[in-house]
Amino acid sequence: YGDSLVSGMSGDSAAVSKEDVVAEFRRRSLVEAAQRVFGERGFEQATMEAIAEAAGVAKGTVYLYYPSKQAIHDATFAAGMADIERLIQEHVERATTAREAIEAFVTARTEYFQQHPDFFRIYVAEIAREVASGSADRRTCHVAVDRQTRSLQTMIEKAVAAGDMRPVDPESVALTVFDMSKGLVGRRLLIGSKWSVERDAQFLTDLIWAGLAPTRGSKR
Amino acid sequence: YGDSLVSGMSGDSAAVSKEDVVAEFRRRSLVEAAQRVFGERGFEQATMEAIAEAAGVAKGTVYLYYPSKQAIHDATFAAGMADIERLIQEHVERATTAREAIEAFVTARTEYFQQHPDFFRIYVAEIAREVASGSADRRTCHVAVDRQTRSLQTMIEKAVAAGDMRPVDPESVALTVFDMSKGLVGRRLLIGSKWSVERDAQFLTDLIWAGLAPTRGSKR
Amino acid sequence: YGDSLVSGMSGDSAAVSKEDVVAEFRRRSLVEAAQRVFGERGFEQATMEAIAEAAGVAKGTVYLYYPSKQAIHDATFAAGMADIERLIQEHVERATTAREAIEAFVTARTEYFQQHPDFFRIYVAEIAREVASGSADRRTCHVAVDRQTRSLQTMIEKAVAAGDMRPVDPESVALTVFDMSKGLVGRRLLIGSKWSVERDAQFLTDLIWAGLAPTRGSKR
Amino acid sequence: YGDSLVSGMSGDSAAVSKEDVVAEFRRRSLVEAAQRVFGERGFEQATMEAIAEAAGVAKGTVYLYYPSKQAIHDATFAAGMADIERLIQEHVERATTAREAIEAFVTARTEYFQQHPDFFRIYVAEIAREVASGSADRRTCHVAVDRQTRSLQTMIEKAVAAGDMRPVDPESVALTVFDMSKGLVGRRLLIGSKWSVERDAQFLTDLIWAGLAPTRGSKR
DNA sequence: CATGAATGAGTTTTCATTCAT
DNA sequence: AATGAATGAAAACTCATTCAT
Repeated sequence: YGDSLVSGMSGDSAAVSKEDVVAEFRRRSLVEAAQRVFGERGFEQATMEAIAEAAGVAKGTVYLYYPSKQAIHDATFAAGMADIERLIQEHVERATTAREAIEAFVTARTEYFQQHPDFFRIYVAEIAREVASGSADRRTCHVAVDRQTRSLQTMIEKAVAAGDMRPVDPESVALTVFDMSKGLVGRRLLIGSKWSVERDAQFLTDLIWAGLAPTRGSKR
Repeated sequence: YGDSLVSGMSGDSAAVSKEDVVAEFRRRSLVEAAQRVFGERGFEQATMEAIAEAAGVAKGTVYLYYPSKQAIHDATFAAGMADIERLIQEHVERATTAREAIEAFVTARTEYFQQHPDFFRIYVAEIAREVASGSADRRTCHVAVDRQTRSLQTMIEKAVAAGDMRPVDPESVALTVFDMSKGLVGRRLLIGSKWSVERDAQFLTDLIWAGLAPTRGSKR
Repeated sequence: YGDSLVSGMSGDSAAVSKEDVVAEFRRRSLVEAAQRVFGERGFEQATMEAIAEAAGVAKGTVYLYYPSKQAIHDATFAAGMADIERLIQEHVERATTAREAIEAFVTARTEYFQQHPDFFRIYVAEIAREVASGSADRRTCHVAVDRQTRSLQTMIEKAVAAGDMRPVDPESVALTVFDMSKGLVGRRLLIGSKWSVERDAQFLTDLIWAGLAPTRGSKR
Repeated sequence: YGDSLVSGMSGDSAAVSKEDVVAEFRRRSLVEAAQRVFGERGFEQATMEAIAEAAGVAKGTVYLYYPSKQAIHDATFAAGMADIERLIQEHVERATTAREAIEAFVTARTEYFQQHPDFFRIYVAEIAREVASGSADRRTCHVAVDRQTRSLQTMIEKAVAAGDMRPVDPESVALTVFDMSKGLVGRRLLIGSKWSVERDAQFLTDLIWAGLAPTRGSKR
């Protein structure tokens, strides 16, 4: 009935001490604070002082949990990425058709970013930074993109094989949908939109699906 | 009189003195140098020293032409934006059908960015920065995007009106194509691609066009 | 009466409670740990954290026994000084002639330092520090040097009086022997030596003694 | 008749521009200021701020001439070492007998240190630091000591060969004289002395010479 | 007593900007 | 106009010291 709630006495092994809980709480607070600050000011303009203040602790405390500004930025970025990957995964796996998968993918990304604009800014800035550093961890980026698009790509592959979709390159499609959803959110944050998020997302889904639908009569 | 290109009388007004020419040359050199430096290091990591050196002048000289680091960055950004706007304009206006317009738009943006990766980095970083600053010059961004998509949007409007295209929202389509081309270049710079630029651009055009083509028999 | 070593009544005064023993043990551990850490890193680079870890206690614990970093450093320095003073005292007092006294003095200092290089480093650094602080506790230093050289000086005085030695200034001689032994160890630690410690110490003794021996025939 | 004074017009080559002069002046001022500050507070307690202030410039200016605190410290140390090496060289080379050489050596070192107590403090602290760092540039130290004692050692070798001195190990003697002179100054700075520098230096010379003089009748 | 998380003063270093030459 | 030496504000990071548990 919820292990953490029953407990009784805290056994020595596998126990989650109060220190661990406090430490975990701190790390979470710090990442949240960092997300706000990095989101608002960008990596360079963000100061450890500001992050500390946003988290309600002193400057030195941040260093007890993250060894450097870069480290807390990385943690913040990684946390958001993990979140969105999980969300996409869940949404897309629930889909039964390719159209549903695309819709789920677009919706998941769009809404997550829309609801976490700070993380979106961090995300975009990190992309910009990595684009700039010619020698970037291409591997890291590739993997990150791959993790997000894999499930979608798989659905598209199946749809193409089943003839439910024109014979397109699944990877290109998945990546394009990936780009479009990012572009949509960016544009909405930057210059706004006359439509609601849902409507904009729906537009993308419709457009892409219309472009992918099997040529009439091509199936069978 | 000598240097003056505009001729007529060497009056104060329309005359182009040697000083003006030198000044113009300096400004151009500086912006080109700045584009390289900002492109390679990003705004914060770029130093005035590096820009001056890249332009072959002393640090103080930069300040004779641009009052601040931000100013030369803005000029660099503006110069690139003007370039790409002109290019898009030219390409799209040459098109006679909506499909050609889309193709021209995608090709123009993709190739320009591909050929000017330094500017692309500046562009992306600037977007990131503006997304971050809640109080951004929404106006500026809106106008910039608008200038690029206007011609395309007009073509689409006509196509829709003529029934050469499904009855979609022309603005949404134009903006989506806009997003896709940026996304494509970004992705290519970040994680590469197994296809050539031309092929990737063609893919986008095909996909979007397939999604926009009029429902068979809908025309007339 | 249990832990009490001094016995008598377990009154407040002369009694040694278990707490006292533990406290004494802690203080000793801490000073030993501090000697290692200060010796290896120097005062400024040494951290309370490192000292605590070396002593096997938590950082805060150090403050239960010593009120500040300076305090534990002083205690460490004082402990080493007391050690070497006692050692010199013992050696020199055992000597019956001035030559033996010099030999004992040189040997005692040289070997103690050689066997406690960490303390030697602390010693040298402390000298450097005190030389630097113009307002230093001249008194403290004077006393420390004095305590070490007193017995030697006394022996030399007697020797001079007895005509077993040239009529030199005993204090100058004692201080010079003092300097030489420090210099020898420092040089050995810094750049090594082609001889053994014993041989190097013997060389000093011989040299100084040769310089002090009474003019032949001067006695009586 | 003093090239730098005649000059006339400043030719292009080999010319010493005004900038060079100013730069050289700055470097000298900075090293002098640094010598004072490092001498008074030691390396760690010295701040760049204090050095800058002592040199009458702003903090950033120091970095135009020396890239780091360590760098200016090294320069300061090296400058002093070069000075004293030159001085010793000059004094000792002027000597014609071993006794004169020893006297010159002791006097040169003693007086230089006595007149430059700040450098002496830096010197001692540097020794302390290098003794502490087990992995120190033994080579550097060895070379530094060697450069100072070489000329003296050579004189002693000759004296021994000529029978003007007991058959002692010249290196050990030279190093011992080296240690003694340092010890003397250190002691004087630390606890003072009842004699004048000259008298103390003379005492050392006499003592060491007495210890080295050839055994009566040993020559021939 | 012992602990170690939290604090924040203090230091080095960078670099946009100024200004005398 | 051009220069580049000088400036000093700002920021990351360290660590002695405190104090609630």
